Amino acid sequence: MRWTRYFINTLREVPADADVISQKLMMRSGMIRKVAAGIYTYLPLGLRSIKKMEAIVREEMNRAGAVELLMPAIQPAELWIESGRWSFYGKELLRIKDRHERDFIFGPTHEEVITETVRDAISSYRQLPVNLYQIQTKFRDEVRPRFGLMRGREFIMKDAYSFHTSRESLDQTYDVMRGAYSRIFDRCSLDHVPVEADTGNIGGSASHEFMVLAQSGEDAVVACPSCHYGANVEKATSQFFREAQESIAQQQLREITTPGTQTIDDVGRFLGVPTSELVKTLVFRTENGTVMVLVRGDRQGNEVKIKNFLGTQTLELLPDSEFATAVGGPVGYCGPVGTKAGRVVADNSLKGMSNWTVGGNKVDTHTGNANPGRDFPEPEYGDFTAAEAGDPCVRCGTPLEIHRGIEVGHIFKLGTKYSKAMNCVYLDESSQRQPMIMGCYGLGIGRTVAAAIEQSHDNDGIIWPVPIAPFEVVVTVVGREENVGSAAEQIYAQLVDAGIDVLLDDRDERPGVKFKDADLIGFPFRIVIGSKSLANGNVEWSTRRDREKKLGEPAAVVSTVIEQVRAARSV
RNA sequence: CGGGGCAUAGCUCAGCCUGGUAGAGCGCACGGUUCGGGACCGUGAGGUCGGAGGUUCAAGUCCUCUUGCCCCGACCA
Repeated sequence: MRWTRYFINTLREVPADADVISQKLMMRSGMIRKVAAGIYTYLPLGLRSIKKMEAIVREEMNRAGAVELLMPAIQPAELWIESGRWSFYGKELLRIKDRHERDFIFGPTHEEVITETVRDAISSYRQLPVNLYQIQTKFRDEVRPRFGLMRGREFIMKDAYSFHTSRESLDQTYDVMRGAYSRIFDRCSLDHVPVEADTGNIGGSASHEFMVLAQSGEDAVVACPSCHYGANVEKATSQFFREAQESIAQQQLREITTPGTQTIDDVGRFLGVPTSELVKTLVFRTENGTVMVLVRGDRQGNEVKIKNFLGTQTLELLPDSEFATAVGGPVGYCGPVGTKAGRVVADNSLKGMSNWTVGGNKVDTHTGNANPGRDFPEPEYGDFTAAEAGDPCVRCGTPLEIHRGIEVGHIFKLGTKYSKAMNCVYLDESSQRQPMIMGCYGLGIGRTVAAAIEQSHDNDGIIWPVPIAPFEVVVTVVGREENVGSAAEQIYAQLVDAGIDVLLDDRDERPGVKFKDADLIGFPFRIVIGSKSLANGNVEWSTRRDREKKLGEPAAVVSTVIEQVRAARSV
């Protein structure tokens, strides 16, 4: 491809609404263009990377035994009513009506359609398992789209769904898919880590997220440097609390006046004790009433863990205005002693601790030496706090690390949630109807490409991993002399013949402009044909990563570059 | 959904407080000088100032409403 006949518009200035590096670089290099909030055009350059990413995913899915199909982007409401998610999914689900006023949705995911498809096609255990995937444009009406392709509303996703007659069969496919995911991200040279994750609204028994480690990641992941335990902080458990705490003699309950101490830090400062020796009270509203959650003062409550423990559909912090009636204590001074809250639970870190300092359910008052079982009913204990860096690993005790990560893939063991709701059954060996056991496997195509940029760039632009670079090589013409042009054409033709994705920069531009553009777009290899070196029979080549210029005869440079591109394709 | 901000040329922005001829840089076109890391000089094209209504002799500027976009938070396969 020749630059002058291609469609590239690079920007010298950073578009005002770009907020992460990958988005800035993709917009500046002319890969994407924003059309509306969270909605982008993939320009030719961007589309090439997307297509390469898709090709890698296809190869690995096929290798893993998955079979490709393509489901509609628009789905009828009936399917979602049947699964129960029509009323449950909320505003993120883009609902639309056709000319007959019939309800449809723009699919954010395809469990319903695939379940219906398999339900109709498969009736016997002999036909299972199956594993079907598609690469489809999806739409989720995110409240706040941002970060370009990393969190768009319209986005391209690979999603796969597997159907089984047994847990063992599901486990097997799950492991194969997990391996396929690792291969995919390895092939893109992405520094990634699979972590245990919460299953969220999708439901199911087990789940892993594939996180690409990057500063700008929206998720925090906990990783153990020695035993490879990894988990989303929403899921991660640690054992930070003191084990077998020595039991200290229970002392007499007392009221402490603590004026103007609404936060736990205030209380600690006022009393002159570390916050780890205080008890923090969080109050939530759920569909089953008010719940009081007690955690150690220096710890953050984790709503996902709390919600999972309580088994409720909704969980939100109680509005200040409802404290008086629902809890019986003012904001900032709530505590378990004599509370009106229906249910009180406490974090494991408080188990065995005596003489708690808690809110006194009265303005400017705390209660000291409160003891569960004596001064208030013994609470239920559970894991309600987020793991923190330095906490001992739950498996091996090594201090945990916390990293930022971009969720590029998420796989679930769904179980029978959808097959039961939608009557997706088969007949087993004894002619019994059984719900199929399902797994589902998502992978964000655009997000993965963006993640690659987040992880691999410098001040001048993108540094593409070869497998997803829009072009592998740029041939830069420097100088107008006849022989320079013809030498470049020759080299270009040789690379094309060798099946290399090469762009010939044949623009009538100054060298500086061409070099800046090449760095910005991030071609992994660059060959420069300039009049000076050509006079000595040489051309120059370099990689984007180190930009070290090397001279050589044209034929030798061409064969070296071809060799290196081929080697880099199959990392 | 709460709080805040922005909307003027293809892009980045000034002008608004204090109403009176629509601006700059980049990009683009043309001419010239340049030509190995985003050159320089000259000329030029390009704008319903997001939209609607109002105040006024006069509105990019003041007021009201509205739409879009961005940020913080909450939310989130």
